[in-house]
Amino acid sequence: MAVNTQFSIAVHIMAGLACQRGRNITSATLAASVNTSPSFVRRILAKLSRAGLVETATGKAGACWLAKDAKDISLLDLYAAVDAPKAFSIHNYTEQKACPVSCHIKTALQKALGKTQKAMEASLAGISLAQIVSDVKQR
Amino acid sequence: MAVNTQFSIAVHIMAGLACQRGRNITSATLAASVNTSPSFVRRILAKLSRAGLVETATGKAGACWLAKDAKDISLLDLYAAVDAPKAFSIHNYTEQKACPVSCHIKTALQKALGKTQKAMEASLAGISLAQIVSDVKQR
DNA sequence: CATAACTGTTACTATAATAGTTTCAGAATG
DNA sequence: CATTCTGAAACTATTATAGTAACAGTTATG
Repeated sequence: MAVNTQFSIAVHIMAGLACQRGRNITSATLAASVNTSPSFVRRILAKLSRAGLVETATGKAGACWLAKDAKDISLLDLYAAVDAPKAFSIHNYTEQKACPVSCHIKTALQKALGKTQKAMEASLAGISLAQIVSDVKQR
Repeated sequence: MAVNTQFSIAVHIMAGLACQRGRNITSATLAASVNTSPSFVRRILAKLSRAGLVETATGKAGACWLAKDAKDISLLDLYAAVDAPKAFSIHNYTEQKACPVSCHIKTALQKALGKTQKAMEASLAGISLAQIVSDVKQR
């Protein structure tokens, strides 16, 4: 577990908020469900808040709730919000002038992997938070 | 640079082999192009060899070469060969019995992310090593 | 108005994946 | 039989991430 799991935690959090809509939920409540510390939850929550996906209240009756309807939030929104790393990363190295592959592979890779990244994001865009919630409730 | 770059290095290596087809290439030559150690190249090369994508010769005139035509090798083949990590990983946590989200989000996520992973792999399957090589040569 | 309870943020530690190196046994060529 | 390669194992260093702790700022409430 050293890969980035913030995305899936974000989905978990948002599904929780969607299920409990209306009630005031604290980071501690969410942390219990995700099984991590409230602080970590808040860190992710802050990103979601900056992205306009959740709203929060500070102060004593502090809480958080969805900023929009679950139907109008896609997994791509969450992916972008938590700023998860790209699916692929290109190795960096100093170009060997004598070698055409070494000089040009990077551009070729960027082109190819950009396409793949787009395909992935399109798939994420097609899944709404509402669908996830419905899946969760069906069980 | 702590994310997995083996995939892009594998593409680099394979593009090199495709460009120099026929010549006998050693891990040291490839390492110079990628700008890493021959040993690291061999580690990746070994995976590609196990996957049937390259063939190697041991002994003094040791070398390696493509096992198939570049047209018949897709980026998905390379992706599978180096056993790159999945695009998403799901956080693991102990289920909170009282919380339906905590209990069922994992299955819902697996379903959704499985779809996304498939989309990504389909995109990779559509790009051949030959295309990469052609991109590299065009510059 | 004082207290309690929350958020937002920063700073820190621990862990785990990965890159990269070193080393050596085994194999084939000349 | 010496040279030079692969294959593989063992090791270190680096870095992203998870996770924790601490605290200032904010607000509801008695």
